[in-house]
Parts: sequence; structure tokens; C-alpha cells
Amino acid sequence: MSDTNYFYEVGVNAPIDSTLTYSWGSHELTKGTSVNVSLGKRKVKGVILDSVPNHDSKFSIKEINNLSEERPLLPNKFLSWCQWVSDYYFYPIGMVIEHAFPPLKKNSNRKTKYQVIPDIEQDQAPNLTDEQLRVLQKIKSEKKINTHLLHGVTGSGKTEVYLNLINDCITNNKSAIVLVPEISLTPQLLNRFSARFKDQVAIIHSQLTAREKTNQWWAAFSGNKKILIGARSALFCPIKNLGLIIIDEEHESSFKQEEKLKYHARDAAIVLAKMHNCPIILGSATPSLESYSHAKVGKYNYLQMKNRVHQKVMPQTLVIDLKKERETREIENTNKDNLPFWLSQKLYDQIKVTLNNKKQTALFLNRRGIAQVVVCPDCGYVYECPNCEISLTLHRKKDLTCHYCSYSDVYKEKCPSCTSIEIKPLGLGTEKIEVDIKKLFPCANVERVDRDKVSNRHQLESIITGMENQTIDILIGTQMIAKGLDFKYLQTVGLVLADVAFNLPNFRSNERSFQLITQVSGRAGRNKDDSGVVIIQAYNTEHPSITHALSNNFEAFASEELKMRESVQFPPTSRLALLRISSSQLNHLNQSTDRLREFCEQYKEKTSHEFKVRLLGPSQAPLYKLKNNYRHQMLILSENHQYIRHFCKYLLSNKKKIFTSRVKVMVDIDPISMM
DNA sequence: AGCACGCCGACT
DNA sequence: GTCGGCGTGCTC
Repeated sequence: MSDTNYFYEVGVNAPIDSTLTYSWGSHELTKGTSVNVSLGKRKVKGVILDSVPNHDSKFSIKEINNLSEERPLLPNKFLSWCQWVSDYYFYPIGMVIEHAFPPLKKNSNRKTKYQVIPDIEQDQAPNLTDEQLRVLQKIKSEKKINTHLLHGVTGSGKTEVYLNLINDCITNNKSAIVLVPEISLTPQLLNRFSARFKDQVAIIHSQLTAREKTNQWWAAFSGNKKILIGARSALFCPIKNLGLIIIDEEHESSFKQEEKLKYHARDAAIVLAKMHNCPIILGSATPSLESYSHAKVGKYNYLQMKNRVHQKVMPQTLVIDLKKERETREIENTNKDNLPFWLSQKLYDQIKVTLNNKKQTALFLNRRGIAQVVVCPDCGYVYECPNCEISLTLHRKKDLTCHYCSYSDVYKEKCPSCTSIEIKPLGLGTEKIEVDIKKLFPCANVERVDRDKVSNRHQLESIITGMENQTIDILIGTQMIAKGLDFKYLQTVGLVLADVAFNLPNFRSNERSFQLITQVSGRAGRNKDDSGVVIIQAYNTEHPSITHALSNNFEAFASEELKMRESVQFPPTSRLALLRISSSQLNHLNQSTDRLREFCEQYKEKTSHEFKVRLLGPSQAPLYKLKNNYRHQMLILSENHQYIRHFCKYLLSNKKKIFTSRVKVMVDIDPISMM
């Protein structure tokens, strides 16, 4: 040990907002080095973030135990980005950095059981359309703006644009990251990439085993594979020489992590791209209104693709008014086929025709189970979750489960309250559709795809194979299958109840519905020889999300919805953060809420000359009781994110003074789900 | 996040 | 007395 000690700011893997100072005697350490340190009585991992000449001796400084062998040096740009993520989302730096490492030690020799990257025959880049060439030309010649919004209708060939850009990127010996929503990471997509770039593709997503993930991580990190395709977490792979980022389906809400570090992978990727001075492409057929409005004011480069390649025709789209359908059935008593309430005559007939044609049908509904509510018609008793403020969903006849916690109960024939034997399931879910369809079409092969039925990638793969081999006639599912899947023999697509999402307590529910209807409509009839049929069933057929999606008019929808957002000053017109406080003890929560109100008043007075935040609440959260916790929330809005940031920072620094014990506090910057 | 410490009720 | 459950506070 030499006399000279070096002191370092270490980001440790613990919920500590600041860095901690440690010493190291033998030689100087580089920023980004992984170390093992003692923290209290335990050992944790950390990363060197800075060196300091000396320290104030308010506390005794421990020595770094040793340097971490298996963790590679993190590049400087990557560290700066982690710091940004930590600051922006109010999450401890050491815990942000922890996302950057693979789950296991490096061990490239061991073969994994399943093949991760498909082995597939190489294909050649096709001739590009004029539209694709024009878009590529614009991206490549753009010198000032690095963020590009690629707004292309379904089937316009966005992927081919990506592939071309990736080709340029790796020819320059740089790496590319392609982020896609988790559910799009299907063999179909991976085949397409590996067919073009053999041996250059690595994949990271949550369904891989720890060993598979670790191997893929090292392949990408080392530059051995130049293209990393993955779900949002792939963004944290500290790739050197990053030359391109692609965010496919940029509007997808699954890019936002809803727990712990609540980051938005699209937004964080834009910052990462800036730091690397590389282009980033946000691709979508239905851009988020955030990205769209940024593009409209010239912050992003706006690129549009309006034509479908190979003269693929848009499917014929029909809207069925379920209200009228019900009336007709009641008045004329014409339900000759004895159809369930959710199935219109038109959709039923179309499924029949499709079966006769030996083609396939897909039915979508964004709800699982058989019924959302089980209610007793005699006394009004409803099965409810004892831990959450929610009714239990009925599954498989006897199985009542809570969709928010793990609670489940057995459905008894008798009402537990008044012993009536007529207790009644209400509502609709994918399981009910499956039961009804099997009854109506006993000879058809019916498969269901939702979280209850399909829990891993191998199950999903077998269903995709079933669709490709035509061993499935009717596919029923939640939005799990609404995105990204291309099936050659799919002729009929039914959106069973388009209204489902309209009334969710979220200012983005119209936008969500529009996106879903548009995406679903793009699924059928993608071959030029047989155009498909899309049937949209709804109670509110005049809803703008339906009418604009039908006429394929994104601009009209966007301008109408943006006007609405502006009138209420919600994103993208203003910026938003959500503060939620929760406790299992109601009195603690109420007391904290009162003190929070007081704090807000004081803040308002203190900053009166430039009070630029708008506070909504605190009030009860949409799910007031969840997993035995009572929840209050407050929305923080402002035209400028910095005002929101200042408020949150000040509030969090006074956390101990405002909130009583046993109350949990969390902030969600740019929230997507507000439940 | 862990881990220890300290307070309080239950039980030998 | 003393065991153990849980709430609280700290970590360079």
C-alpha cells in the first residue's frame, strides 16, 4: 500500500441519492471502473464516477475492497447519459447504472439450449420505392436535426428504410440499436433482420434466460455483433461507437417502464443519440401526439410515407353499431343464429365465409377472462378483491381473480350474501369469446392468445407457426396479437368492442383507441390478390377515434385531439409529472395529504412572482386502494419541464418534513399510465 | 435495498 | 425474562 490515497465518488447500488466517497491506494482509477465496496455491514457493487483530490472528514472513508473483474469499463458518454437518466427521473445513480450490466458472469463458451438468433437464408435488399429513396435521402442529408419522425402507413415499408440505414451504419463500422415493443419481438421480425445481416444481430428482451441475455449482451457490447435488437432494456447496453438508433412503433406505451426506474425508452434514447451525435429514427403509422407536435414545429425532421409497397390494398373496413344490432334483434326477434350479444350478424357471416374460403379470422378484445363483474341480481352483491378497490374477473367458470394483485377466489353457485342461486357474470373477455366461438363453429380450430394462455416466447412461436401452417382457423386475443404480426392467410379481422378503451381515466384514451383501431385495420388483406375485411364493432360508432381511423385520416384526428389537449393544457401542450403517495394506514395518508396541500400553498407563495406550475389534486388515485395500500395522487403541469423539475426537487428534499412515516412517495415524470 | 437496532406484546 | 415481529434509520 502506498502513502498516497486517491479518493473517488462511487455510485453504489443502493437507494442513495448522492455518491459515496471511497479510497483506493495503489494506483489511479478511471471513471467507469466497476468496484466492490462495503456499505454498512454488507458488500455492494458500484461504479467510479469521479475522482476527488481530498475529502472533508465528516465521516471515515472506507477503502474500495477490490475492482470488479467481470464488469467492463463503462464509456464516458454512457456514464453521462446514466447521469441524465438519474437526474431526470429522480432515481439513484448507482441503481440506474446497475441496469447497464448483464445478469450473469461472462461465459461465452457455453451453448444455450435454444437458439436465440434464427439461422436463416440470406436475402438481398429489394429495389426501393421512390418514397423510400426520398426518405432515405432526406435522413442522410440532414445535418442539423438528428431526430427523425418516420410517419408511414402500415405496409409502406418502414422496415426496409431501417435496414438500409443499418447497412450504412455497420458499413461505417458503427453499431446500431433497434428498439421494438416487447410483443413485436417475434421470429417474423428477427428473421427479417438476420436474413439481411447474417451474424451481425444480437437480441435482448425479457423472455430470454439470464444466460442467453448475458451472451447476447457481450456480443453487442464487444462490437462482435453490430446490431442490437431489443425491448426497452436493450437501451442500457453500453455499446461503444453507437451510430444509429431506431425506435419502431414509437407511440407504444410499453416503452415506458412503469416500476422502479420509470423511464421512457424513446425519450431516453433521444438523449443518448444526442450524446453520440448520431441519428435516431422514430417510426410509426400512428405517431404519438408528443412526437408529432415536435415534428410539426421542426424540432424533429418529419418524414411521411403514404403509399403501400407492391400495390398492397387497404382492407375493406366496416363499422357495426352494436346498439342498432341489439335493437333490431329485440324488435324483430331475428336472432336466428342465436348469436351472443357481442357478435353482430355481419361479423358472424364474415367468419363463416372466411372458414369456407379456408382463410383465417382474428378477433381482438382488450380484456381477458369471461366477465369483469360477477353480480347477484337479487341483492346486488359483487365479488370484490379484498386487497384492491376492484371487482374480481371471472375466468374459466369457477376462477375469480384480481387483475391487479395475485388474489383469487372460487366462484360458488350461491351468492355469499343472500344465498340466491342466480348470481350473474357481466361483461366480456377473450375467454368468453373463445367459449362462444367454439360453440358456434365446432369444426373450426380456435386458439386464444392472452396473458393467461401464453406466458413465454415458445408458446407464442407455436401459435405463429399455427397461423402460418393454417392449422388455426380463428385466433382470439388481446392486443398482444394486434401489433406487428403479418399472416398470409388472414382474411378477416374483428375488433369486438372498440369502445373498451374510450372511458379509461386517462387523457390519452382517445389517442390509444385511434392507434389500436388503425393498427388492427392494417392487419388484414396485405396481399394484392385478396383484400381482407376488417369489422369494427362499437356502441359509439361516431366517436372521432373510430371515424378518423376509418377514413385513415391521422392529420384530422391529430388536429382535433391536439386542440382538445390545448384547451385543457395537457400534454403535449404542457409537460406533466405525477406524484403519488400511498400507505396501508389511511390516517397516515390523510395527514400526509393535508401537509402536502400546505406545502403546495407555501410553494405557491414563495414562488408567487413566477409560479409556473399547475397542481391538480392531491386527490384519490383512480385505483384508490391497491394491494392493501390507499393511494392519493397529484398532477403537476407546466409549459416548461424545468418548473416541474424545480417543484419536484424541492418537494423531495423536504420529504421528511411533509410526509409522515409509513407513507410512500413516488414521482413519475412524463407518466403514461395514471392508474 | 439490506441490515441492525429498539420497542413492545406474547409466551416459557 | 427472552423471543421475535415490525417500524425506523443509515449506509462513505
